[in-house]
Amino acid sequence: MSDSPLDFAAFVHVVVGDIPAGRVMTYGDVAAELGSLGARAVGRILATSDGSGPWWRVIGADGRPPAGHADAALEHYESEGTPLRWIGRRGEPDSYRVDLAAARHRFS
DNA sequence: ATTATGACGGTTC
DNA sequence: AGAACCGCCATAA
Repeated sequence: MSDSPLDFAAFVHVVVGDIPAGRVMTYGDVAAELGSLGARAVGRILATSDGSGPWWRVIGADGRPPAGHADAALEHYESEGTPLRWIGRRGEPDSYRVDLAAARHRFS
């Protein structure tokens, strides 16, 4: 299952699982934690993942939820009280964004 | 080894 | 503001 020191996929899941409820991180941020710039790679891993982890806490750098999953993600955000910023009517596609300025999580 | 792909990111037009 | 373009990186074929 692995031939690297630390599986990229496994590492991604670890970092994602480390994000507190009500907070989020961008794909780029997660990649940065892995010491890489492969934001796309991170997204790819989550996409192929079984969806068991808190995938909704990883969003785009512009505050958009995972492509094609805005609906499912929204339920989690409201459940966790994640700061949202509405840009349109509720129920419409791409009607909200996560308030990155307030919800972005950072490790130290 | 080479090519294509994707829950991305940033710049440029 | 929206669309196009290029760069980055880990997989899959």
